[in-house]
Amino acid sequence: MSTNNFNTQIMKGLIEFCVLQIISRGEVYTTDIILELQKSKMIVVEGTLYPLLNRLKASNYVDYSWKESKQGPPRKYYVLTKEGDEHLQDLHISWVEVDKAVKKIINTKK
Amino acid sequence: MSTNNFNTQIMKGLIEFCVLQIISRGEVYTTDIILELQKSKMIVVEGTLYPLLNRLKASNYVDYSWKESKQGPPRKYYVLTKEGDEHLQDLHISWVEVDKAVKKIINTKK
DNA sequence: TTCAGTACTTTGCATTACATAGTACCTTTT
DNA sequence: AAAAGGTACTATGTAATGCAAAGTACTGAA
Repeated sequence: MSTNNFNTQIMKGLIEFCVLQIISRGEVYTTDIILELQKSKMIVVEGTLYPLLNRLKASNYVDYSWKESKQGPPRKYYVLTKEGDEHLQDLHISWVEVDKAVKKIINTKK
Repeated sequence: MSTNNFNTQIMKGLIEFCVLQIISRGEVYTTDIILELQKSKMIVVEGTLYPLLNRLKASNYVDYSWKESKQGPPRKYYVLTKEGDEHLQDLHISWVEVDKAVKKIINTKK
């Protein structure tokens, strides 16, 4: 679907922003994040999120600690690092700018 | 730069939407589009736009006609097709949804 | 004729969302 | 205790696309 394709494309990078935002609220593990994104109708699957979290960890934007689970294997609970927080603030500014840019183009009349 | 990277990523797909929007206002050629995008601080270069326009043409979303130029070689002037217009409306709806989703995530408190 | 400017094309690379398959650990069931 | 099922994470491959860079082609001026 064309709409689907647009969503796929527009999500690129944006997912990173949203994930960092969610982690900034407090310790979460992958499934928490997916559920939280779904609340906002952003469909993200494991195959996307796990590699993303690994990239964020490699970039030093997040850190994690293993925690026991009552059901199933232990989980990686993620928190934002100081660098991650700074990065998130940069992303927020960028998002606002992009949002403004798009609105300007939409609202320009013929 | 991280901001730059975000912009690069966030632009994906969104550029298509903005370009179609600009073409919908009336006949333009590539340089017109680039200048128009720059007005909204969306930096897009030829290496991005020419292939994109070719894809849009292949998808039957735009059509073009050659026109003489007073300075330099002839130009391809683009117009939206009926299908392109329908596609643009779909993209617009998708954009509004994504915009809402992101705002919801941003505004959710800890 | 040569050179500079403009317009478009082509090729290749990097990034990343996603599908898919696989590994590992835990609890429950038999 | 062994098997089965569920959960969490990892690894691999593909497709899409923004962009850089090099190339082609046309026009007009020096």
